[in-house]
Order: sequence, then structure tokens, then C-alpha cells
Amino acid sequence: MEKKIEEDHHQQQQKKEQINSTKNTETKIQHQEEEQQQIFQATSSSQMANLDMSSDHHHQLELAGNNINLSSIFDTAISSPFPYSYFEDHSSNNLNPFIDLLPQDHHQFASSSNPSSFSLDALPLQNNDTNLFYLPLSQPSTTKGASSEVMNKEPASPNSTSVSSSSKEVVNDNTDKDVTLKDPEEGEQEPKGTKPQLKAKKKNQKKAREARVAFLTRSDIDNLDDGYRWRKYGQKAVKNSPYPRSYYRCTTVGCGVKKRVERSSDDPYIVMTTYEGQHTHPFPMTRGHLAMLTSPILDHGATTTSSSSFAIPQPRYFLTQHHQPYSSMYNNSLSMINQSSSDGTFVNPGSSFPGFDYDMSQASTSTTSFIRDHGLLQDILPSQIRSDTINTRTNEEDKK
DNA sequence: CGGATTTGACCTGCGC
DNA sequence: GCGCAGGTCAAATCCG
Repeated sequence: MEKKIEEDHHQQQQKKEQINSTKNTETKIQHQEEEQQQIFQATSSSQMANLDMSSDHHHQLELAGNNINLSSIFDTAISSPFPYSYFEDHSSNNLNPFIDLLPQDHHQFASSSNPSSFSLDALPLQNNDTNLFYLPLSQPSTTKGASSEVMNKEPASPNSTSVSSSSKEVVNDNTDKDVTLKDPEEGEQEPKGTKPQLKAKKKNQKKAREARVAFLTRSDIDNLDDGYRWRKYGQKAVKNSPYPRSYYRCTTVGCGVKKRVERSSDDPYIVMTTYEGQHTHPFPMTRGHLAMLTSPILDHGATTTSSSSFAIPQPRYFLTQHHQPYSSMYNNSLSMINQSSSDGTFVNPGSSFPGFDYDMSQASTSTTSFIRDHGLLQDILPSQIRSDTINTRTNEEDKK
């Protein structure tokens, strides 16, 4: 076992070195662009990337319409192109089909005539037949240990809520396989029954999979701090991947939210975090989590009263390295795909954003409240941005 | 000592 | 029916 871990680690190191050497040049150019700190203004949102879940065999990401405006998907302040994208295989069979898509040719995007208008219209849909969704993403940092870059960006405007805004509503998927979520009311409080009892219960239980949200994060750290407390309850080797998948549950009593964390086999820098379910409790934010909430920070004064905001999983590095340069912090890009039900519909995060539902309605305003606290945030954000966001208070803050 | 993590066993669903 | 892979359980272990 230990031997295997060592081998895996060695492989990882080798991969990283490869990455370092091959991307070094691109990264330099990237940094120059990043220094400009181009913030992409969010625009309208009415479309959403849609994972076609009508079949477990589908490994396709559909676009809810042909003219997807990327900002309507991510609705985020984007300071650099995305080098990677992530589409979770809803069948949970294999992430690799999506991982295979990760490294993208982002030249086309980079050469877009208007760097500040980040639209999917300009993005190559390299496979029209399957409606594969390609997002050019930013370059990775390459320094081991200090390269906890979050690729995810929070939506700049909750109004358009990144991953949201579908014309379709989520429906319970009773036909989907895997995952049977406990009733949040039962949650972890439920006394464990005997195995036959559990078995019977599982049999009788209608399986309704919660929508999922997947984050793609560039980090050396597996366990990204998203502000919630998680307890690891399992780990499994993933087929065709040297990296295991870890399973976590929210430790809050009665909250049945789960998350899976795994590292891309193709790019060991990439950590895929998939959330499932909705928190039934307030966001347990602490000072240290200020850094996670980039949405209002980047919100350019846009209203923060709409339905969605969420906590992006962040490497702990960011939560502890308070002097992380702003540029590097926001150079990172986001890839977040809302998961749909197996019937092909997809979630409107505005109303039910898995794992973040509570936050959506609260954090969208509450996050700004935390910005009033200039404590850690001061170390992270430029004063200009802070000043844009410190004017609102929320009920949640008042509670504290 | 209590909570968190590890890890092998077990369960379930799916494809062949 | 069998094998495989994903997901979960729970006892053992670790750790602060």
C-alpha cells in the first residue's frame, strides 16, 4: 500500500515536471496578460450548459442553446482564459471522458478580438455532433507546494449566477442509478440499523439523486476548503486513475450534503470536487473563509440580491496564505458545471443549486457583509475592490 | 479521550 | 449469473 502511494507520488511528480517544462513558455505570456487584471463583466444569463443525462452512457455536455454566453454560465470575473474545463460524467462511471477534454487549445479564445467580452460564441465547439462543451482555461501554476491555484471563479454577479438559469427545472430523477441520499431529516442522526435492515431500507428507498455541482480546481491540495466542515467516510481507487476518490459528508447534523474529491489522472494538478445535495444549515463561515467568497468581491457593484452565490472550494493554501498576491489569486479560472438529472433536464441553481442552496439566498448578500471586515480580506483584495463591496450588511452578519 | 481518518468488506447497479 | 466499478459502512487506527 505504502509502496503504491510512493509510486503514485512519483508518477505525479514526473507529470508535474512535464507540465512545468511544457507550459513554461505559455505561462509567461499568460502572466503578462494576467497582470492587466481584465475583469470580465457578467452579462445576461438565460442559458446554461446542460449535461445530457438522459442516459448513463452519455458523456456529453450539451449547451442549452447554441449561443452560450460564457458569462451566463460562469457569470464570473474572468481575468484569463480557461485552459481546462470539466464535465462530470453523471453516470459516475468514469471521469476520464471529460478529463480527456481538459487540455484545450485556447489560442482561439486568447486571440479573441475583445478580451473583455468573454463569450462562448467565440469559443470553439470542437465537436458539433456531440455538443461537447469546450472552455479554454488558464494556465496552471507550476511550483510544487505553492501552486494552489483555484481555477474556479465564483460568479461575479449572483444575478446571472454562473451555473444557473436554465429554462428547465430540475426534476427528481428516480431512474438514476447510484447514490441514495439519506433524508436530511434523518441524516446522520439516524441510528445505524443492522445490515439486513439497511439493505431492506435501501431496497425500498426511491432513489432520487440530487443534482450535482462539480468544481475543477487547480491545486496541490486535495481537500479544498469550501467553508463547510466535512467528514471523510470513504475512499476508493478510481479506474484508470492513479489517484483515489475521496468521499466526504457534511458534518453538520441533519445535513446530507456529500462531496467527492478526486484528482485528474491526466493532470495531477486538477482536483475535481463534486457536491451533491443541499446544505440545510447556514454557511459556517469564519474569518478564514473570507477568501473564498469572490463573487461579491468581483461584483463590480452589481446587485447581490439575487438567488445565487456559492462557496468555491479553495485550497487551504488560500485560506492561510493571506498575502497571496491578488493577481495570482484572480488569475485562476473557473470551471463549474451544473449537473442535471438523468432525464436531460438541468438544474437551475437559482432555485436549487446543489450544496449551495442556502448560500445562494443568503451568501449572495451575506458575503458582502463579510467584506466589511477588513481583517483578512485586506490582505487579499485591492482596496478598490473592497470599497465596492463593503457597503452592504446582511442579516447573517447581524446574527453574529 | 473524542473526533477524524483509514481501509477492507459489503452493497448496488450495470454490462456482458 | 457473473464480474466489475462506484458508493457506503463501520471497525480499527490515528491524532490533537
